[in-house]
Amino acid sequence: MATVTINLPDGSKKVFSKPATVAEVAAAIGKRLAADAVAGKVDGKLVDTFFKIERDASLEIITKQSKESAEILRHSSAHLMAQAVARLFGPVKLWVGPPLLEGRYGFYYDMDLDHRIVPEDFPKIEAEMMKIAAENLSPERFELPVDEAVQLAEKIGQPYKVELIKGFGVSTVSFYKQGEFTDLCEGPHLPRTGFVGGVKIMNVTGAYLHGDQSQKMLQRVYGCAFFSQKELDAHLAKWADAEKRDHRRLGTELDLFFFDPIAPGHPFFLPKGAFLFNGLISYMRRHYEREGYQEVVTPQVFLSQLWKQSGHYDHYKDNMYFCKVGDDEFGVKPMNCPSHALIFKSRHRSYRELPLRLADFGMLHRLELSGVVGGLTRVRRLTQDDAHIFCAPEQIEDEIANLIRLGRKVYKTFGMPLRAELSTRPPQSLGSDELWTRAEGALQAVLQHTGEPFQVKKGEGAFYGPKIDFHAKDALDREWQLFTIQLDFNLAERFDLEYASQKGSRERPVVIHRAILGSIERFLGVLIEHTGGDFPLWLAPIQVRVLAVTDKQNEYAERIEKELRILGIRVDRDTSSEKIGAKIRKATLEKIRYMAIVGEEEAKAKPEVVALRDRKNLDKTDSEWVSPKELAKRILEEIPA
RNA sequence: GCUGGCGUAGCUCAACGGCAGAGCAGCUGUUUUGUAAACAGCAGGUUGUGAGUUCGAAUCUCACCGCCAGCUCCA
Repeated sequence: MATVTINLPDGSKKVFSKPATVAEVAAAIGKRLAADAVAGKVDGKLVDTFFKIERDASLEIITKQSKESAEILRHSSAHLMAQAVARLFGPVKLWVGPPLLEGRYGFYYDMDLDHRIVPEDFPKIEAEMMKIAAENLSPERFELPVDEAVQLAEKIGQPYKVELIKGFGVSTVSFYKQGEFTDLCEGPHLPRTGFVGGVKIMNVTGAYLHGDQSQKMLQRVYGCAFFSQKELDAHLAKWADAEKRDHRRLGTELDLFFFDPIAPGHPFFLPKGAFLFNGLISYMRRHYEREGYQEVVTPQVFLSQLWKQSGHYDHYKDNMYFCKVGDDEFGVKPMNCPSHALIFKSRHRSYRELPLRLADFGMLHRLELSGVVGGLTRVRRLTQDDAHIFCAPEQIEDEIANLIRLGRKVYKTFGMPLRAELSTRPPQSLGSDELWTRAEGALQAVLQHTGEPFQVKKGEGAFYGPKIDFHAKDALDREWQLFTIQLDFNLAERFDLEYASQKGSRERPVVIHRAILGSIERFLGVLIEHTGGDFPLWLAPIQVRVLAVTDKQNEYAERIEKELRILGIRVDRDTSSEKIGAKIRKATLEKIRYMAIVGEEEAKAKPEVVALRDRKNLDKTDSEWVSPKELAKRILEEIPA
């Protein structure tokens, strides 16, 4: 038998006289590695530690520390949970149980069982899972041809697995068996159940089979698992912290906004929330001035005829608000594009005007399903930082490049990294092959040119054009889809938009829909959670609070407040009859950045000063004396251009 | 829209078939305070809405509305 040469990631090689398992290779490298190995990656494919490498290959040992180990741990934990549930509550019919790599849950398993799982069951399930972990079972893998696999699944009472097997369209499938529990699975799995060191069952909800509400509802049990209890505790602490940053909670605590059942999905912005809302719009406007956008203001309500022409009446009617006045039916706008098409069409357009960039902060109404509205992230009344760029096909590339540059600049200001996804032509689409090829090529070329990695989502584009979606990562590593660029070959067609080319011929423009923050409401919700309510100074509704130590300084405090306000600072004051400690506590809870404390000493000083307390610098015990002018200067210097 | 859970004072929660209560916030008074909570008093409610069961309902039943967790959707 020929030897087997294993290439390791560090460039070294191990030669074996006969096929070796991943575990054997790990053992040959070192004891520690062998103990820590949870899986292997053979020629880029994840396999179990007992996988036998038959021929020359590259191998990476996946340990507890490897990025890939989380997926394996979580997947194995889903099996562990199913086994525990089967032990506790009798026969369980299983559907699917995938690992989840983002968010607070680590995995779920969809199951069908007679017992209805309630939160009181969670500790029991956790205990049973840890019992199985303590049994330290080693999963065995075996493969069966489809017909035998179906027989086995039927024998072990797993009708949903029969359906899965038949749906795969392959000739053989694999199973894993640990103790009394056998499950259809591709793997890989942890070498032993003992690798699971800490588990938490977190939630149980209903989930329809095939996501179809006419079908049976299964119980979806969510949990998370770690190699150690310590990591589990850290994870739970992190998400407990996330709850404190929930924008709905901070919205109430910081007096930013509220909701009333009288208008579900329609936020009421309080003065401070409205300040943030308008601040974000002003921030985008400042960019627009430099980027050659022209802002327009457009109607709210249109005769349904417009929506018939735009196609919304056929495709989006269920999400629109309509009203009847006399014999006429009107629809409230859910999008700005038709208005902008009408503006383009309002007179003859020349190639000299292109690219024509029309920005619009108009308010949009979308009748979202009652089950999906929630907080600021999904509202029924929204304002996008919307714009439509009408351009010639050969201008697409430049426009997209500019947009990406602008978008990156904006997100850098907020400290959120971006990740791009390019969605290409779906099976059902509108527009010529030539146009699609050209547009997709342009988008791809621009993305490549920026040099940053991007994923291609094949066939996920809109029917009217390809798009680039950006995912922004917040301070808790959660991703949000906010910034989007969509090409549209349909709008110009439907509204018969044309411009006169240099040669005098009539040409169709291409339309680019784009929103950088997305919707202001949603972005604000995300920003509240990203910052925990501690907004960047340039956007904070209150930048300074003047605190009087005693009533005797109230007048002085008022004078300082006025002076700061004249210097362009957003300032208020606390001249209540509380002790200074209480005022500081109040300002701290309101997350006000600068506290300008004025007592007897400050009031006596010439020229006038305040004792400054900076929340960014809380360790500093002795507060520093600064003049109002100096304070204002510092604040204004901190504001980005 | 579907499934499940939950709606008590502005906020956080208690009372769980028998007189609706506390803390914080608010108001009034006292206190004049030096770096994260001074003290006292007052006020605050048709217990989401509407029916029903009961001698009696915040509590049990039903319907509706809203919120939350998911599913689905997200031109």
